[in-house]
Amino acid sequence: MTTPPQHDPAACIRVSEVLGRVGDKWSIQVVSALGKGPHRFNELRRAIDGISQRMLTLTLRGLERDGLIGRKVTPSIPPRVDYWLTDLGQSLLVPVQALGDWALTHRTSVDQARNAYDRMVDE
Amino acid sequence: MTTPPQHDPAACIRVSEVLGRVGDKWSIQVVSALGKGPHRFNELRRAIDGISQRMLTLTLRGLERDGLIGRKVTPSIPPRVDYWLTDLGQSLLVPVQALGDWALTHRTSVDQARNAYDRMVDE
DNA sequence: CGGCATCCCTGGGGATACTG
DNA sequence: CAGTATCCCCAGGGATGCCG
Repeated sequence: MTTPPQHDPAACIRVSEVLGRVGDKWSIQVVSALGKGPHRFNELRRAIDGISQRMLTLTLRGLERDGLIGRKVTPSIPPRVDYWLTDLGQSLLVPVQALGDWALTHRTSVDQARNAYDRMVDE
Repeated sequence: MTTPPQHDPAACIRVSEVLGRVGDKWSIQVVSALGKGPHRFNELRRAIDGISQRMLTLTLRGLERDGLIGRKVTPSIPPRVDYWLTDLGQSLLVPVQALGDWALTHRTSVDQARNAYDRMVDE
C-alpha cells in the first residue's frame, strides 16, 4: 500500500467543489477532447459520443466561465467558433489523467468485486 | 505548461466510468473520511456534513459492491457496523487527493475567471 | 444503532424546433 | 454552423416513519 493520505475536511470540501464542477456527465470528456488541441463546435459534437447540442453548449459555457477553456468567434458565413484549453484547463488534465489511469489499472478488480458481490446477494 | 496529455478515446471512456462511480455527490467524501481509518455508521454520518441516512447507506453499499470498502457487522445490542477502506479503496485515494490538490491550488484562479465572466455578461 | 420502505419534489438532461 | 428556446421525463436524493 502507498501512504494513506490523511483526512482533511477542508481538502474534502475542495474535492467536492471540483467534482461538482468537472464531475458532471460531460465536462471531463470535453476537456479531454480539447487536450488534443483546439476544436470547432461540431468537431467536439462528433468527437464526444452521445452528447446533445444543448449539453455541449451548456458544458462549454460552464468551462469557459471557470476559465478552463477559451472561445473565439469568427463571424464569417457560415459562422465559426473555436474552443481550446487554457493553461488552467491543461493543468486540470493532469489529475484527470491520473484518475483515468486508476480506472484503467483497477477496472478488472472493480468488476470482479462487483460480480462477487452480486453473486453473494444471489439475484 | 506541462506536457499536454493526448486524447485517448478509450481512456476517456474509462474516466467517465470512474466518475460515474465516484463522481456522485457523496462517494468521494465517504472514501476520504474512511482514509483516516475505520468508522462506524453514525461516525461517518457525523463526519460528513449534510449527508442523509439514506444516501450514506446507498453510498456505502455502492462502494462495498465495487470493492472499495469493507463492512463488518457485529450483532451486539445495540448492533455495531464498521466500515474501512480496502487496499483498492486506498489506491483510489491517491488520484482523488491529486484532484483535491488541484482544487486547492487553482481555486482562486477559477473564482477570478468566474467573477470576470459574470461581470462581462453584465448581470 | 443501523438500517429499509415510502413519499415526493427538484433539476439534469434528452428531443425537437426555430434563428442569425 | 452554432447556437437559443421549449417541452418533457425520470433518476437523484431529501424527509419521514417503521423494524431487528
